[in-house]
Amino acid sequence: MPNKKKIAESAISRLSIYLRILEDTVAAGESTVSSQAMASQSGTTAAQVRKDLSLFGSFGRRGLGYSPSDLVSRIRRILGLHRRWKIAVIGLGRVGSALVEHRGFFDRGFDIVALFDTSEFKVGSNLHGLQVHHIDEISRVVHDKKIEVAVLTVPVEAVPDIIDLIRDSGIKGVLNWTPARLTLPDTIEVKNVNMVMELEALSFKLSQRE
Amino acid sequence: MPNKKKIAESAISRLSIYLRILEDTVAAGESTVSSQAMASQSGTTAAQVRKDLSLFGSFGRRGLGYSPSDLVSRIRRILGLHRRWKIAVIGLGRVGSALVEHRGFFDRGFDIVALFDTSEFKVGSNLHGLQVHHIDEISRVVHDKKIEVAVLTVPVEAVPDIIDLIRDSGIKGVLNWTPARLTLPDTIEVKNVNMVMELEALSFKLSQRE
DNA sequence: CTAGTATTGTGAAGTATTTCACAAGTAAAT
DNA sequence: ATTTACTTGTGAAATACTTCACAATACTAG
Repeated sequence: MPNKKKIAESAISRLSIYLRILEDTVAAGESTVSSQAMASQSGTTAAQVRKDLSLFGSFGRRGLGYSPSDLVSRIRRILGLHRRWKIAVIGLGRVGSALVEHRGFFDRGFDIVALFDTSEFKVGSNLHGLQVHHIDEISRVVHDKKIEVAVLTVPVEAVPDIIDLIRDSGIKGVLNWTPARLTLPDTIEVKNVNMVMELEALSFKLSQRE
Repeated sequence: MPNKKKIAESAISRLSIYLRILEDTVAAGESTVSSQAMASQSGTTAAQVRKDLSLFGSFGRRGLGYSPSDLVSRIRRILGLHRRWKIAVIGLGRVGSALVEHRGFFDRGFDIVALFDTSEFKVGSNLHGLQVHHIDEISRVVHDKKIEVAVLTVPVEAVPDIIDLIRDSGIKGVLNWTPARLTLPDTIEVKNVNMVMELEALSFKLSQRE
């Protein structure tokens, strides 16, 4: 299994997509699946599918295709989804609150186990069975609960006030929903999600065809 | 201004980022900005910034840099943000409802002007000053209100039931929050936003460094 | 056992994107 | 007027990513 090699971000996104497709394939009771089948369901090419998989090993059988259930566990392991992840949500405005109650995270191995905010109205209250902590407690809670990932859904103007707390909390990765670029050491992985940017890309494309 | 050329998706994302930075620069009262300054704030290189801008024209002055306010209007126009866009939200679960009340869209030129759902409890009710329509009415409403973009936040299992309605509604672009791949003619632009996929990418990166 | 059809894995080729590197332009200092 | 410091715009080079194309393998049918 070739490791250490640099893997393109785009290949990882596609693996996520393949995983979802393969879970459906397993649920449908299929016993084999071809790169072509995966490609057409995911909107890419068969060669791309095979190349993506070959970055991590050779999981198929020539002439036969792949075993969906085998591939599901392979990809889960590649993506680090063979275990569960404990995550915290920081910022319980509309978006943060919506995420807390979103089943999709739990379903795919992510457990929201702690909530943080700064509002005196929210701290101490309960949301979806979890007590809301003040952000000042993040180090203690992250340590106590062995939390690895934070989902950051605070207003962008609050970022400077809390970024140091996040840096020193022991958190290993951040899913950043704010439009701010987080200045964190590269021992902390950051992924940015930006809804408005996606709409702007849509706006661009629509504008292109006068 | 070289047009019609194919522009990379990644370049467009960066333009969005530059735009945000430049708005701050303007607000700070700066009268010039260099590609280097933009690069360091956006986490890329000066050469990349200049190349991205040069795809659309030459907006700077050698030796001097760029005018932030000029660049803001140039990029706004490039991205199609010199006008406002009317959008509909389809699916008023937790995420959809959170988006409706999210100020960030309005602030950047996107007006949510219609809401759709199928639940008999929601249809007819009011949310953030807007009446909730049944999805069956989408064609009429899209036409009446001249809506161009739909934000799709329904449960993934509801997609097959409504995709035909969307296809025939006159909508020109869809921001798809469901993990389903939408089968729409390529006259309709689709952008996918997938929160879980982003977490999976984070999971992969964290797993990489055992 | 042979022919025919299917399908993977992967170097090599082809594209796309990013980075380099430098001529050209600007202004301030001397 | 010349030097110095800065900075853009852009071909060319380097790197990254995708697609091609085919040998290798598997199975079925006759």
